[in-house]
Amino acid sequence: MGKQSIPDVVIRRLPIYLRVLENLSEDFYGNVISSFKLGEKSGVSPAQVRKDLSIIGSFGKQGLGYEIAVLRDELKRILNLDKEIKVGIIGVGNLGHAIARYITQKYATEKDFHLKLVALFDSDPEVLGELINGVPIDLIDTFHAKALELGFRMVVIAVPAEEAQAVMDKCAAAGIEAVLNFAPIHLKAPKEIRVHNTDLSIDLMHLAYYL
Amino acid sequence: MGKQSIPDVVIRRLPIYLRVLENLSEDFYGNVISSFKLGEKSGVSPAQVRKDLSIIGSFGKQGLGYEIAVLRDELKRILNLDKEIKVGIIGVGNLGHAIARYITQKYATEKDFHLKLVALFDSDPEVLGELINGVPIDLIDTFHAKALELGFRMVVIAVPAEEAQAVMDKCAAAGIEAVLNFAPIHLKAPKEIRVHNTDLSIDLMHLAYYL
DNA sequence: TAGATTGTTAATCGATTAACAATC
DNA sequence: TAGATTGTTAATCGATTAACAATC
Repeated sequence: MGKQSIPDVVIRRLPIYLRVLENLSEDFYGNVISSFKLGEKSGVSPAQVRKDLSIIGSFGKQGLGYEIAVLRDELKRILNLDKEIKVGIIGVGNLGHAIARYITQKYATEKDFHLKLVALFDSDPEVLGELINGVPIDLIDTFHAKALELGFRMVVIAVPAEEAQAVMDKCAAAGIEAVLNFAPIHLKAPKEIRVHNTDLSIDLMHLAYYL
Repeated sequence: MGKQSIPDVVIRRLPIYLRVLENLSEDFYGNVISSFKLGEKSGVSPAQVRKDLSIIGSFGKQGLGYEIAVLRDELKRILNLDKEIKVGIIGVGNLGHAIARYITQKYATEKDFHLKLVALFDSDPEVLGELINGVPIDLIDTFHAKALELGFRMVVIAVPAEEAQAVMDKCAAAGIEAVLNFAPIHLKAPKEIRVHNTDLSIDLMHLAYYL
């Protein structure tokens, strides 16, 4: 039950399994999928799939596999995706813009996508009030008030490296619980906040090694 | 010397160390940095830093730390970033656009950023010839020829999931060696190609668990 | 010299894989 | 029933951490 009972490496694979299940055509043979098939479509070994699913406690059927609908609902429940999740984005440059459009488009077109963009923030007064797919850009100064008002607990940081720590501090003060950081810097955060990082430059440099 | 002598988990941290070193102000005390300081700024333990750096064979100085300039050059050399790396992007939607601008801007403003965007591809004839920061969009049909002509070996895939496998197959046929895949699907690729995946939805769903 | 910090070895910890009894 | 596939345990593999002698 406690968060620490499921290792993070396992949690990280659950959305991948979920993605595969949601992309399965409705008329998938028998509405059941084996660890072999699920693993193949996920890029994970069958043993790994079974181990992961046994850790979260789902039940497959010996000789058959996992019921797709059951497994999908179970994965959603564990990942908190059975309810709507509100998200704010801080920083509306190239990347912030693209992320904003990505999330709103997905929300509009996929009925099972439960992440909803509810707020955008930038430090530039020039863009204040501008709409991205219907969501207005607010000044970063209003962040704390807006976070409480709208009730979002997840934030995407897409500001330049120099501003990122100050933004993270605002998030901490406003009680944000989860942050996806695109700024190319390691951010200090109170341990109550879960921070994941993603950095295009680092991904590219990492790949460059294999050329 | 062989690629397999350095574990991938270590390789993945090297760009992070490099990023820290490049952000260090010129007048950093004594031009030397300890594993403690480097670890703190990288989000990695000092022991891990020393282990990683000893694996790649860099030499620090006991009692002092690592010479910043020496370590930086060494990291660049190992990551192949001592020479220019040409990159192509396939798929110029929201995300592809943002990535294209990100790479070209960084290339233009940071003298030490050696990744150069040389080609853009899309399947939509409407956008053919359009320029993004000076780089023209080509039709995907010309991919093979352009890859050979321009000589890029690294590709970013930013097309919809449905088209991604076909695009990967084209990459394989054209001798591409490294792929950063943003499409939300697991791609099959010959083992000669190194594929890394990054998926915004999956990152967000992963984080949602911690709400 | 005294203090600091590396490089490395050994210990610990955790994740993946293999194997197979249980059972649908 | 026979064939298939799960769930789980044990074995293996790999990564991180701790500790400290070497030495700048």
